[in-house]
Amino acid sequence: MPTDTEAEIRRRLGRPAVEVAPDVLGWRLSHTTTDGTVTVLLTEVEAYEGDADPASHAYRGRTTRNAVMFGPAGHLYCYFSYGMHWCANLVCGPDGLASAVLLRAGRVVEGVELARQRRPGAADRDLARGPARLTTTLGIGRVDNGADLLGGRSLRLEPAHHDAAVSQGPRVGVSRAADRPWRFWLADDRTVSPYRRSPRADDNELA
DNA sequence: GAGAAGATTATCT
DNA sequence: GATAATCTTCTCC
Repeated sequence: MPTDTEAEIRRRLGRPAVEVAPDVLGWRLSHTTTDGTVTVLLTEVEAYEGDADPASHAYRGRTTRNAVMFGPAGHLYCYFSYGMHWCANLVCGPDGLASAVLLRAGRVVEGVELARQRRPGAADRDLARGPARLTTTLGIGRVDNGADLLGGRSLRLEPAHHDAAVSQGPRVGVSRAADRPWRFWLADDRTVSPYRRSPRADDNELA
């Protein structure tokens, strides 16, 4: 396969999240710090389609928190959740549209030793099995919000080919639009997180 | 300015 | 399966 240019990658990411999400499965995300480098192969993602998606942070318009989602594709949107967790999104779609792909799980393919230090006691398959676990393993946090994943220094996203089948299903933990099948994962991969429906989902389906 | 909810995880029964 | 931990952000009064 020919090497993808940065412009080509940005073009692929400039499409709607629902199209980008299955496309980026198998891609590699690396984070280099003074401690070293950890690389994860993405095995599970979810699409969030901006102001057309009641489950998206951007549903009610642009705010200080979600501003990065409205920016150009190829950047990282990090948000703090449940008072203790950081979750990472790959911003996609055209500039001005708040589309993003939540990185839900991955398999550590480089820097396993450093990953184990960051998640003491966790089994290798659990190192990045879940959105908050993935950011912990990669060492991603507040300072990485808005980082450029293609031209940046510490964070780098690289396309990669894979032969696995892709499965599709409803998103995890969302209380609105809970049945939209916008979650994608590599079939039979043991690093994919277990599905849990939000306890509030049914309340909102009735509303 | 107060209150509620949340794209979660670890831990306990 | 149920629940605590923990705090930022947004909504409404």
